[in-house]
Amino acid sequence: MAGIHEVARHAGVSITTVSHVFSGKRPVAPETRVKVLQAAEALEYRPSRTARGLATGRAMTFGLHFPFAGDSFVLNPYFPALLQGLSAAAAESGYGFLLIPSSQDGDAPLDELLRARRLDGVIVADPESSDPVIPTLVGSNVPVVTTGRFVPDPNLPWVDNDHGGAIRDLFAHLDEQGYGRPALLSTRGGYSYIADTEASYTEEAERRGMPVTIRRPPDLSEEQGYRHAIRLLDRREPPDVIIACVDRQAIGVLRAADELGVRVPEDLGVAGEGDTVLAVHSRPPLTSIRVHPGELGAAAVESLLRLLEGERADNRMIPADMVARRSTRRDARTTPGRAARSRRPSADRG
Amino acid sequence: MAGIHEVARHAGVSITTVSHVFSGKRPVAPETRVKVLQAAEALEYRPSRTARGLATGRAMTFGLHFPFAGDSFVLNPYFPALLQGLSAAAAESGYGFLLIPSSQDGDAPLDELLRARRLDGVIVADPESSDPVIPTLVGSNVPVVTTGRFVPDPNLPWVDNDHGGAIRDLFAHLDEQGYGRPALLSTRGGYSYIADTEASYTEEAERRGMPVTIRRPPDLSEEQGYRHAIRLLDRREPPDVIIACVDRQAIGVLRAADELGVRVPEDLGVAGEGDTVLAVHSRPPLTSIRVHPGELGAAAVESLLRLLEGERADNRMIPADMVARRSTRRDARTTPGRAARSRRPSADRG
DNA sequence: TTGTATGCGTTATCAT
DNA sequence: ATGATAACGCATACAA
Repeated sequence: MAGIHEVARHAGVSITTVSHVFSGKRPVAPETRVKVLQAAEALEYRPSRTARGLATGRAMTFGLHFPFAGDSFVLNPYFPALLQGLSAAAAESGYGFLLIPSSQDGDAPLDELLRARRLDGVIVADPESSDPVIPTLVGSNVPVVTTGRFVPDPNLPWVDNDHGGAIRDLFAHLDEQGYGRPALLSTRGGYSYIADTEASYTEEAERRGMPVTIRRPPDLSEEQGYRHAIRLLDRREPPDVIIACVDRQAIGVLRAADELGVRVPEDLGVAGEGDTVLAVHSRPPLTSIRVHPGELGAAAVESLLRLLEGERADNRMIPADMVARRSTRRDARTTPGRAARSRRPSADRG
Repeated sequence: MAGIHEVARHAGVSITTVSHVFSGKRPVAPETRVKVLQAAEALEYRPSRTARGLATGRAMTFGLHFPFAGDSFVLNPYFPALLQGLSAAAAESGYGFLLIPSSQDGDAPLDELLRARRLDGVIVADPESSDPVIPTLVGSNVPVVTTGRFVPDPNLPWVDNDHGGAIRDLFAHLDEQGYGRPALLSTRGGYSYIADTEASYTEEAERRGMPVTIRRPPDLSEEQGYRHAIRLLDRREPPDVIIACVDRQAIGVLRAADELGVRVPEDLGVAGEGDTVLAVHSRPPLTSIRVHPGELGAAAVESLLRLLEGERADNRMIPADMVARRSTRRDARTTPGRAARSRRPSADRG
């Protein structure tokens, strides 16, 4: 592997200049810059992360905390995708990472990592309100960014999926399709995405003068979706749409409708969240909200890097897309009614 | 953070000696050794991994490849646990890691990581026979260890769960409970654990003069378990036990039995694999095979480290335990019939 | 069995 | 806008 010295020699400049071309920490004359870049390209130069770490006193490692405890990770493709996105973004900026075990296994591993300064920062994925890892982290002064907001402390730096916006798009679509009595299936637990979805649902329904019906099963399983759908459809004035917080739940709703002889989408619209394979392959295909875990991961890393530089993090919302499929399409249009909102992330400093 | 110099001064030795106490790369007199250790303890010394990496030319990073592509990761708690185990073991030996995206996303990220020498070694979790990542890896001369064997190349270093042993224990138990017609539900695809389970099942059944019945649904879903169980139980001579390769599949079998009015465990024994929450909470509780993904991860890291030292890896089998629960217990014993085999890993050099 | 001295590839400090 | 040089914390060849 070529080092900074060879690049410097090749470009006819000092190693200092080469260093600054790659770190961007001080201005370099445009011509010098291209000379260096060309030399680096020719020599296939890559800055060494260990050397950089040694010089800067950084471990070049992030901690990642996932909600392993429940079955949420296990049964939602969102998390592997997020993990993948985080890893890719970390790799790109020269970092590696380590997983922080959920604290039910004891805090020992985390404490040790913290004391040994093995972690430059930590990303916590979709923290539950009661997660004890966050206080530990904050107490030790490690930079922390969460994906999804930490409800008990809104001041923690975060990046998030714009569920609220997607729900608004969904309501516009449902309205257009002539639905008027939407019910929401969410769950318990203090996840911000649940709170956002409920808030946005309530606001949209009220704004349109529709009844507000929220059911909160203990978990997001298909089974619970099935059970609650059965009950909802058995009421005197049943909903004409059931929105689930997760595709898996929505699949349960479809099964319930099928068993009761309720036609989808004619008698009942069904929408999920996540836009997983489940949505694509269900019968009928499921209207769902597509989130972008990869982008979210990249945003989280970016935010964390900013924190490491001593700058203030800017919280970002990653747009989510409503994907209308047959399960809410009473008309026979073939063009998917994708949301036309800008995909440009909105900024929200704080 | 205290450095090697301070420890050396504190212990009255040279930094060389301190270094060797921690690396174990050359003998140190016992008394010297304890002096150093005490000093290190007092100063809360931790060797710096970046410094070590810089000096040795290592990236101090492992690559991890998981079968994200299918839904296997998504729907099996085994993988998060394995990931956690791998991370913990890596952390302990001073390493961090990076995820290697499945190659359907293009090989670009992996190639770049390889060229930049960002990875000291790679662990591939349960590779399918057709996984193109392995050839890429082997071609680039990175040390590789797989969890579960890579069927096309048995010479790749591996660590594995001893499914075969657990199946033998299961048969002993089933025999004891008077079952005589066990069927196996596995799946397609070239996973070594499927091959092992099928081989061990066939061997045990034949040895006991029992009929051999294997069904291979396209995937390991509950739905497939349900469907195939319905068909199996509808035959003229239905099995009196159905063994599934995954708890989730077994849950489908239970549902089928319930619908058909087949009593479990009286008319039909049901066994799963994984010993997940599904097994514990199903009705009746499910006999299952408990594997130890944490230990497996630790073994994989250990093996990879050995490879990095230039030694030859020794492939290891991690024992798996058969946990007998109500779903195969015709008697009313309350003591769990846990396998009494030694938990000591067996070695198999090669 | 132990110590001395050099090097690993960067960043940062202080000059120019 | 650019350079010379000293850390950074450890491993190791070589010496004793």
